[in-house]
Amino acid sequence: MPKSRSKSPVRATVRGIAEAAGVSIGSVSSVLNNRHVERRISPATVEKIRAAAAELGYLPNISARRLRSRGSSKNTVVLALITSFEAPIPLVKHFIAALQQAVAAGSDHSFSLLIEMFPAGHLHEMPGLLTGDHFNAALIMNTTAADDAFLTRVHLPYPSVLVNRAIPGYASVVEAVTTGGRPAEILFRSTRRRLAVLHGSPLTQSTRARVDAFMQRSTQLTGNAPAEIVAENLSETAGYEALQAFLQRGGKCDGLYAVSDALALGAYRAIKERGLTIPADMAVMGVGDYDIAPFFDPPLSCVGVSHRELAEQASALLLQQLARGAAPGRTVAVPLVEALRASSGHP
Amino acid sequence: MPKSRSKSPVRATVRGIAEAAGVSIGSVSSVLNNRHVERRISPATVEKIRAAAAELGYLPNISARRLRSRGSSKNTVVLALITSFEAPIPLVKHFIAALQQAVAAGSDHSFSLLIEMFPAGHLHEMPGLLTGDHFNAALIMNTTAADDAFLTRVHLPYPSVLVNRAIPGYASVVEAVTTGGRPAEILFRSTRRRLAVLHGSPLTQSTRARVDAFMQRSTQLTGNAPAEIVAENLSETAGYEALQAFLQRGGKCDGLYAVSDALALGAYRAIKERGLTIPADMAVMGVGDYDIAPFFDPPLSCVGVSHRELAEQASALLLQQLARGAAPGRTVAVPLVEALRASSGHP
DNA sequence: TTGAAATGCTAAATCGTTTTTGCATTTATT
DNA sequence: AATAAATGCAAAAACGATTTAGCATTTCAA
Repeated sequence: MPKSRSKSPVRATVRGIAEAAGVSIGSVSSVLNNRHVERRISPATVEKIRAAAAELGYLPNISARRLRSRGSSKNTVVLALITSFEAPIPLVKHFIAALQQAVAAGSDHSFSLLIEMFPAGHLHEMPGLLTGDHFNAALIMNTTAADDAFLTRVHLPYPSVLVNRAIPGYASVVEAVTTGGRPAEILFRSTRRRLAVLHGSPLTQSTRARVDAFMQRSTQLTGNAPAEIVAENLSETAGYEALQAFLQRGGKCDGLYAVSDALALGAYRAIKERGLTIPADMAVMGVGDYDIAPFFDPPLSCVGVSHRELAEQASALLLQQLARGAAPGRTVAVPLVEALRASSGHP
Repeated sequence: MPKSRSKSPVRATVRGIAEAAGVSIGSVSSVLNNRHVERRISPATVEKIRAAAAELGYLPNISARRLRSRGSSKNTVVLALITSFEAPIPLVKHFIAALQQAVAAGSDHSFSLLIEMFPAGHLHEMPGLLTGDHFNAALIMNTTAADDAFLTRVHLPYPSVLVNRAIPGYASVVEAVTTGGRPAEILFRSTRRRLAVLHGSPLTQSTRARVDAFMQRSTQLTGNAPAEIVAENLSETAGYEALQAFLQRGGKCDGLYAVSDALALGAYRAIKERGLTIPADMAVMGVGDYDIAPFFDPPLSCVGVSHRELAEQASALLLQQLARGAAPGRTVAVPLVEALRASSGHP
């Protein structure tokens, strides 16, 4: 049984309805906007038009409406938040909030916020990305190496800001390069000597940088390269399974650096199930400023950028470009915040 | 010092640039789209036009572009996700995913997803809400009682679906009414007799229903009304402080129902700090299907709807309305999922 | 019966953009 | 020197909608 095509390939317009109902375009518009009383359209005509609209499955063309509309709607600047489906969404929340706030504060125009998501690695298939048909400016995040390579090749014909990755020619906001170094130092100062890092696969540019910095600084301090524990993805379960496997195969470590809060939470469970104590047997460091970190048992120490700060800087950079017209290609490094808690032996 | 007006109140258009540069509109468009080579515009003219565009701070009008564009972009259906700023964003993620997926699967048209956020209680101030100028259909969630009252009064001239609240005349997706009753039964069967419920303030329609159902069923089973512990908001900290205060003032309870995962996490800390054990001294039940619940220490038992399911049903309902043209005003109840874990004395 | 008012609709202008067509010039070819 | 080709740009059409102005026709009032 062939699936019935519910809609004809060509979308109904006021004109189509007008022809179907045998009236003028203006009458159709009046009825469809419930202006038929003040426009003095007869009940019979109203009925004809409504029937035709329903029959054709009419949906107004939003672009045409906005173009024609008088108010601020016509002059709307469209901002896009472009992220892969695999994104840590808690971060997206901050960007939405920051953009809305920045926009509300600073401008005569009205803004719309568009969310565009793409499967990781397939950024290049996103319609409108290269033409600028869909938005006036974009915040791009959570791209993979393949996406970054694509961005390196092309030029986006509108202001854009990259989050947590730097590519020549683009403005970007990144976390300060030392993110991975600090946890190594903190663990070392807490008298840990056998360090390990837990991360997901595949690594994003910024996570790679964190891991590399941790490895390097650890080696420098302890004289040994830390163990690298790779989880399947960034979920709690993946973190749990990866650390469990590590411990079961006799892996030893007394200081762990987990590159996301979810991984850290999974690690906690694996550590406790093994009968080990945090931080006595194993100290744990996390990343970022997630709300739940202080409520881990024991509370999780973290080093990382404030998500709010990251989002605010990115939004500000985007709006600057929008205002100036020019694309400065500037990279802003957001400084680190340290929260030392019980998981690393602090009070 | 008066703040300088960075932009003139009227936005630059191709026409304005054409006048400023002393050329035709077509030439301006050609240059601005980097078509000047194939369109044989002389370098001198290109320069003039670029200068004028920069001078005027030109930003293309996206609506006009999309309207004119040949491809699928013209026929884009615009879907809006309308939520208050105070929303639990993890939920929003599911809606974005579900909408994108539903849309990708079922349709000849292309879709854009707009995010519109409003301060709780101020839905009525949202531009375009009543005119349908901005989108073809909307998913509305996280409204307050004031917003719901507003929605009751007005009629939205486009398909819409309400999430977790039912209002006559609107299609909506809600969790099955028994959400609050089940935790009461589970705690009772786990031999708990002094029950309590922890929730935030103000209550949304759906949370109110959960709390009421819990109170009623608890009273029925134990013969006593459970204690009602009210947190300032829905954060971990608020949950912690509320439960800490309750325990400090001598509140007694051996079975707690926390209406969000964040509140439960805060409660955990308060309980442990008090020297009590979960579930021996106090069993805890949570709500929903948050990823982190199994990784609580001890793992948190939950009763609630799957967020994914809720989002999928809502998206499906919206697309149905979009396809049929008619607004059925149907309410879909999403069934419950139970996850019984150690926090309620289960394995 | 005649002018005025009300009724019911159509035609055309408009929003900002892109693209097609075509008209003058200038340059190149024989 | 005459014709052909290339160059540089302007004018106009089109996208889909809303709104204004106005034209017939009918109804009403005196």
